[in-house]
Amino acid sequence: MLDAMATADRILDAAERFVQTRGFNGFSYADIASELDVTKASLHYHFATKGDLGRALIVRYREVFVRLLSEIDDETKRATEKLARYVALYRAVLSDDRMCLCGMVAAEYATLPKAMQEEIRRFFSVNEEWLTSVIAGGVRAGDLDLRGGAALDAARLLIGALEGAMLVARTYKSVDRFDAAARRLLEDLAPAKRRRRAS
Amino acid sequence: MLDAMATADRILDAAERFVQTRGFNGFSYADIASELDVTKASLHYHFATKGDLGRALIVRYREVFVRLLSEIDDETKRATEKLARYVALYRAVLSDDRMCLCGMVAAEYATLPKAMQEEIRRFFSVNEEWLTSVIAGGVRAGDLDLRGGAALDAARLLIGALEGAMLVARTYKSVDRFDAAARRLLEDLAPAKRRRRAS
DNA sequence: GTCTATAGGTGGATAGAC
DNA sequence: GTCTATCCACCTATAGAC
Repeated sequence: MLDAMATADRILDAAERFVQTRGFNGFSYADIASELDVTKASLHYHFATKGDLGRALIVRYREVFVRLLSEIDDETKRATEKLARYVALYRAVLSDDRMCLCGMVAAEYATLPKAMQEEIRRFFSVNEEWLTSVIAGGVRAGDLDLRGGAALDAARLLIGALEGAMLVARTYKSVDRFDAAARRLLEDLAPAKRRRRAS
Repeated sequence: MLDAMATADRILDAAERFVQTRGFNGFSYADIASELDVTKASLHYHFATKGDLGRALIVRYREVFVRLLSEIDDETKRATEKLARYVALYRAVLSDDRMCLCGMVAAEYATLPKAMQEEIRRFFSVNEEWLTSVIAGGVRAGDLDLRGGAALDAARLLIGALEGAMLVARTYKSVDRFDAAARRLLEDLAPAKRRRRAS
């Protein structure tokens, strides 16, 4: 049972990397089997269908992400710090030559089973809610300025822009491109008093 | 010869829609053959390999895009108008339930032949150059304000953010989400004097 | 839980008739 | 240019031994 958990996790780890680099339609059970030195049949014991595996991947990815957002909440107070930490989560993924798992499968959305589609939306919704709350708090504290816009819209822009920045930056193998985009995004949320350049 | 051209274009049209909705790894020659009521062998006469087809798709998409950018240059003068028209190009694609072709294949980048990868980057580079020029012009004319940032960085953010906004909006079947993101992006480029809300 | 073996289907691609 | 027919590699998935 303990071993079963461990094996399932090793499968998820390998599959996750494949999805984040090649897409859900860009790898096969054979690819995972080859990497883990097990047979395809063995994988089917843990995840009966590829759709089951895909769903498990997204659920786990979201749960880990939620935990990281909690850590940010525990360890930081100012909205500007929280946002910087949030951006750093994306950056770490890109630095590992990966795309966000959910951004990747969002591209393949139309080809995926409904169970996967629902989990993908849940990932974005969870991010949206957290960011909206952080941004609204930052505005109240005077650390952020929405200039008339809604916190929800700012949150949605941030998610989409970070996903898109990763998407394009990956084709240039350039984390710098991501960094430049993230810097501008955060600066655009800074209050007007006196804008400072992020290092 | 004229018929050959027409057939090749019909193939490209069908394939383009498949790539923009399902991804390059999400459709097959059989899908196109079925839609056009021809055989797979016939498709291979026009595009020997799927990689050839993919490359032709990206090249055509970019050429059409460049032509549209020229039209914008011909028909508008102010940078704000040009940017609004630019955003409208993306919006039209999303309204047709499609993802940007190059944003889609950017996700699958690692699985694609080099010839396709090069053309994808060229698409982004062309967009970057045009946008950088438009933004720099807008700043000189006082229609835009970069608040200390570089026009190139603003251009890159805009491309990535629009691609990402499409990517996420598609999973919610919501053009509104794209519109809200685009509005914020354009507002963030507006001069500080007095910010007005885009309708 | 993992294996061998295989089913049943689809992938891209080719040969050769018309 | 389009067809029929076919190749072979690969896909997801299952049956049944160990």
